[in-house]
Amino acid sequence: MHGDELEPEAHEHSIQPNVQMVESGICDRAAAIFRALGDSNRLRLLSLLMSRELCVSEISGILDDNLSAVSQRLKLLRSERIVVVRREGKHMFYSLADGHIRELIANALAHGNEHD
Amino acid sequence: MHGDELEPEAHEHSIQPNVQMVESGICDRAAAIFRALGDSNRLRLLSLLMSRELCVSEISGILDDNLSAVSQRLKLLRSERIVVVRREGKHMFYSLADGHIRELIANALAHGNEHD
DNA sequence: ACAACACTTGATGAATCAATGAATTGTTTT
DNA sequence: AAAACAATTCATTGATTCATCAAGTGTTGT
Repeated sequence: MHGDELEPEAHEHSIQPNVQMVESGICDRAAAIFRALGDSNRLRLLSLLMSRELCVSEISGILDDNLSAVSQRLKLLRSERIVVVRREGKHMFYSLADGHIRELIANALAHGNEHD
Repeated sequence: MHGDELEPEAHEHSIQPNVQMVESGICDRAAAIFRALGDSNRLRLLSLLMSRELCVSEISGILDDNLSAVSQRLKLLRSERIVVVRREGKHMFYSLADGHIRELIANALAHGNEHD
């Protein structure tokens, strides 16, 4: 055998060719969004908001979960600007922040659906 | 003022109309993928694989990070079937598992790019 | 003003996650 | 077979995350 013809001088740990570096801040921001979406309870909650805006007690009722827990999840999602909130009297109505987020969730649910 | 005309009898915590429930298992799976993508180091790694397949030491070299750490991240990503691996001699070449994942990452990086 | 309702915040503890370095496995080269 | 190289696994430790429940804020109705 005559050595590795894989990628000429590809293992020098020098600057790699043909590899596009993504700016670090962008990865950080994108990862933060994924992290916020990466929890079953939060994602279940968000999947409800795919239908329409809902107030906290509605969500709590539908998911049959602690109202405080729901509120905390919403707070986290708000901090990542995944949901937005609107007050109407005593009620706080939450909805998905934008189409981008909506698409991301739809895409992931579709993927989770077809695979296994 | 004459009470809330928001949504007639919307706060009875009964079965909510107009809200589509997503199957629990699908949310779990989708959340697991998001969780795996929800880490800056892993996402940076994956952003490299957007360009082309790479072996562990290449990735470690480009990211200037501990080889063991890179290998562990890849193991996790493999366990979620986000990346696939192929052996070639001493080298293990990693690449993105499918177009769905690729799209998800591209989408998120685009979002992270335009916003703030 | 006071009670009731809708929600948020704070504090605590349990569980999960991730970085590190040492030891190990697998492959190729000599 | 031994040395060199590529990558993985293991164990430890520190950090982060999540649920729970009590206490607090803001709004409305009487």
